[in-house]
This record gives sequence, structure tokens and C-alpha cells, in this order.
Amino acid sequence: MNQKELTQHLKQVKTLCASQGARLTPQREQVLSLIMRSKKPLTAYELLEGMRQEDKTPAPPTVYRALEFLQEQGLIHKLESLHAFVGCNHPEHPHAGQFLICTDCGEVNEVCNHELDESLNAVEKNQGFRLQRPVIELLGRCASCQK
Amino acid sequence: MNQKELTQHLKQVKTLCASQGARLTPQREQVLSLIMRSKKPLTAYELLEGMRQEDKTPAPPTVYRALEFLQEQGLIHKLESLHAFVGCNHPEHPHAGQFLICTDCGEVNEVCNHELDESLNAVEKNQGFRLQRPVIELLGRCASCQK
DNA sequence: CTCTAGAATGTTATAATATAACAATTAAAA
DNA sequence: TTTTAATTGTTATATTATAACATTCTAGAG
Repeated sequence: MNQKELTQHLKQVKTLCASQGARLTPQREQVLSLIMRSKKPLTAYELLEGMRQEDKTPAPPTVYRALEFLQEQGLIHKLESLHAFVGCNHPEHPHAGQFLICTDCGEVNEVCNHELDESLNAVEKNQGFRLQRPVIELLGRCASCQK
Repeated sequence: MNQKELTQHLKQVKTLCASQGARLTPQREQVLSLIMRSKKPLTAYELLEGMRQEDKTPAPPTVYRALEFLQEQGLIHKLESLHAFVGCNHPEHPHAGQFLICTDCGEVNEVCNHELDESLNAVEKNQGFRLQRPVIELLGRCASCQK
């Protein structure tokens, strides 16, 4: 996401947070910006690096707290298989993500496959299971890396 | 899995490994047994505890190596969202697992949903993505924990 | 059977990820 | 303005995982 897109995104996110009574503080906004600008998922410690100022680096709890907040607001997703975080492009309606993760170039693509959603619903029904947090991370090689 | 089932399972697994030229050493067998007997997924360090003998505890690389071997042989699955391992009940034909994980009681249920598999195939085709390792972990509440 | 190469294990150290606990500060609400 | 709750700062430490190198074991060649 380039600077222009980011500005636009942040504007939308601020409105969203305001409507939820959630406070997007400067620190949280900084973490979100770092994530949205990155082409690749970022780990907590990579974000800490990114937050470093001339004189001081924040401590781990700082970034983990920001990440917790951003996840709660549905502004980012955590990729369990990578211990890393990616931005959510559709924060306006909460959803669990489905991710295609290229093990070659590292790019991550959030997809919204309806059929897959329905399969999950079916599993829920069959098993009497109440799904709260689906983790769908599809690791493999993306189209361009196969050439 | 009870003692009798475990014995039966180990017998099958030994045959399987033999046919692959893979060596199921006593240590690897011990780790597999601990995992198969457990009702809950076990972390690497829980397994280390389980491997402790009167006088000495093995070091972390010991258990991580055994876990690596067992995963390669398709005898166990790693749950990324829990940093823990569960046994595979159908090691005879290799497969990626789909897991229902109860966040209440901690039980894990490996399911084999065909529809879900097909959805994954569809995603692959649509996106030109070559799926190598799907991570499907469905966290929620199991039927009995909802009562 | 012996030798040897490769596999497996042992050992030490440390990297990478994540959270607990409590203090200080800031913002919102009464 | 006060006071309450949320946020941030700080220190320490827990948890998960791997690197690097030494030693031992095992299967197969000769």
C-alpha cells in the first residue's frame, strides 16, 4: 500500500474507530501504518525495529499491546504459521481471513472464498461445533513464483 | 488413545516406517507414544517433561528432532495456533489435517471434510496457487462444552 | 567380521517470540 | 476539578525454537 492509499485507509479507519469508541492513538496508528505499508507480513520484533526513534526503542509490550488492539478492531490479522501480522483491507465488516502465503517470495494474499466459508459452516453444523476463530493459512507457491 | 490402541497403532507405524526405510528409534517412539496417549495436544516442552528420566532430562533439540521426524513421516500434526502437536490417526495415507480445536476443554478433533478439500482445490485453481501446506485450524467450542 | 560413512543423539549456548507485574502518565467522565 | 479508567513505560522473565559442534550408533561395503 502506497502513501496515498495509506492516507485514505487511515482516514477510513479513524472513522471506524471513532464509531466504536475505540482510540486509535498515535502509537497504534504508527504500528498500523508500518503494517499497511509493508508488502510482507511483519513480526512483532520487526515492528519494534520500525518504531525505533533516534534515541530509544520501545519495549516488546508496547508493540504487543498495539497489535492486540488492532486485532480486536479487525484492522490486522495474525498469521499463526509465520508469527507475523498483515493488514486487513476490509476492516469495515469484521471477518476472519483466508490467506494464501507464498513460501517462495513471502507475499500474502487475503482471499474471500465463499465456497470455503460455506464448507466451514457445514463443518460447524455436522459437528455441532461453534466456530469462533478459523485459522485458514494456505502455504504454497504463488502463480508468479511458479514460472 | 488407551494402551491397547497404542500398541496396535505402534505396530502399524513400525511397518509403515520400515517400508519407507525410516528408523523409528526408541526416542522417536517414546515421543510418538506420549503424543498418542495424550487426550490433549502437547507442546515440545511438555513432551520434554514426559521424557524426563530419574536422573536426566533431555535437551530441547532432542524433542524437536523427534518431532521433525514424526511430522515428516506424517505420524503427527503440528497445530500452529497452539504451538502443540497431536497424533495422526490415519498415517497410512499422507494428508494435511483439518482440526476442530475447543478453546474451552482443549480437545482437538481431526476432521476430513471433503467439501472443504474441494474448496481448497478451487482456490488453488482460481488463483493459480500451488498449495503445499494448508493450515486449517478451527477454534471454537465443541458440542459438549456448549451445554 | 571389520571398517567406514552417514544417521542419530548429546550438549551447550543462544535466538526468537511473548507475557507478567507494577509504576507512571494521560484522557475522559463525573 | 477531581477521580476514574485507559494507556503507556519499564523491568524482568517465560515460552518456543534453533545453531553449532561433539559423540555415539548403525547399516552396509568390502
